[in-house]
Amino acid sequence: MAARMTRQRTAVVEALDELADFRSAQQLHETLRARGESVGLATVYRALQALAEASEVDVLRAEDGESLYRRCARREHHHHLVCRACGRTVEIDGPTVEAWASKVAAAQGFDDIEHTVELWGTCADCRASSAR
Amino acid sequence: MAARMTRQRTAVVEALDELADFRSAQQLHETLRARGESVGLATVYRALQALAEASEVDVLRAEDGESLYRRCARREHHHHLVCRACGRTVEIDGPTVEAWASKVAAAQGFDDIEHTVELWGTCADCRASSAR
DNA sequence: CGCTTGTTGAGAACCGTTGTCAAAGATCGG
DNA sequence: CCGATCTTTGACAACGGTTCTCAACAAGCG
Ligand SMILES: [Mn+2]
Ligand SMILES: [Mn+2]
Ligand SMILES: [Zn+2]
Ligand SMILES: [Zn+2]
Repeated sequence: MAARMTRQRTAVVEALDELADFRSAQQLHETLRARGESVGLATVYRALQALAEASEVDVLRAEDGESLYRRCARREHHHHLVCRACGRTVEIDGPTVEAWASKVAAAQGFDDIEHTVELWGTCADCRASSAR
Repeated sequence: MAARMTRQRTAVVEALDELADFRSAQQLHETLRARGESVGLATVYRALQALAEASEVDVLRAEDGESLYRRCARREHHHHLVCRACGRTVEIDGPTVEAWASKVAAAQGFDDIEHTVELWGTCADCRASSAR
């Protein structure tokens, strides 16, 4: 039952630590391969799964359904502003929305309230390089 | 170029009108087949796509990535409070969040801003029948 | 070291969704 | 009505991200 420390798991965590953006499992797999730290794709998926389970990484769904992973600086509840084009991410604090969400849900008689709040856009850099 | 009125499209819209919960394309396809109003699965997908494109239906991603569709009463932009036990859905207006979202994203230099805001909870009925 | 048992990875399987393309049918001018 | 036009349909194949399979491999332990 004990989780074993392997070269592969270490590599995945280290790669995530160096990346600032949300990345897909496949992108991460390619990144690892590119730096010679080759890890099987299935293993990358399993490592990310485990990390997400342990709340060590945040997961969100791209518009096309692909899962994107990121090791955020903040461990507490927060949200994200993500660039659709390059994945650049800004962690967002939303006290306004937090209050709004629980208030609205309670007003409808709902309990155990959870919310999904994600912002998508095109970052300044990507806008500049595409507008040409 | 003109959109043609067909038996299939009518059937999909009518089925959606009678359903109160978010449903997947496959569920809808099965529902249609069950009532003898048989429509090809690809056609159901295309009809839902077109309806979503025209903002006639709302689309929601389930936890497992499957797309769920619903013909909401309100045609304008809004959000949802969904009971995770029974699927009961309440349409939510969020002027507070709308303002917050665009403000936050703009402050970070992002463009073409979109947002995902969904609330999940347990409705009063479901809480009553499970609390004991 | 040897053993035990969790881990790996190449490839197959899975599954929701989209593409293909010949047949069907909606629309319309005549 | 009729036929020409051109969109739509649907069975099936293809696609793409993710999960499964299972024999080979390697942590961790005494
Ligand atoms: Mn929040
Ligand atoms: Mn909104
Ligand atoms: Zn960008
Ligand atoms: Zn309920």
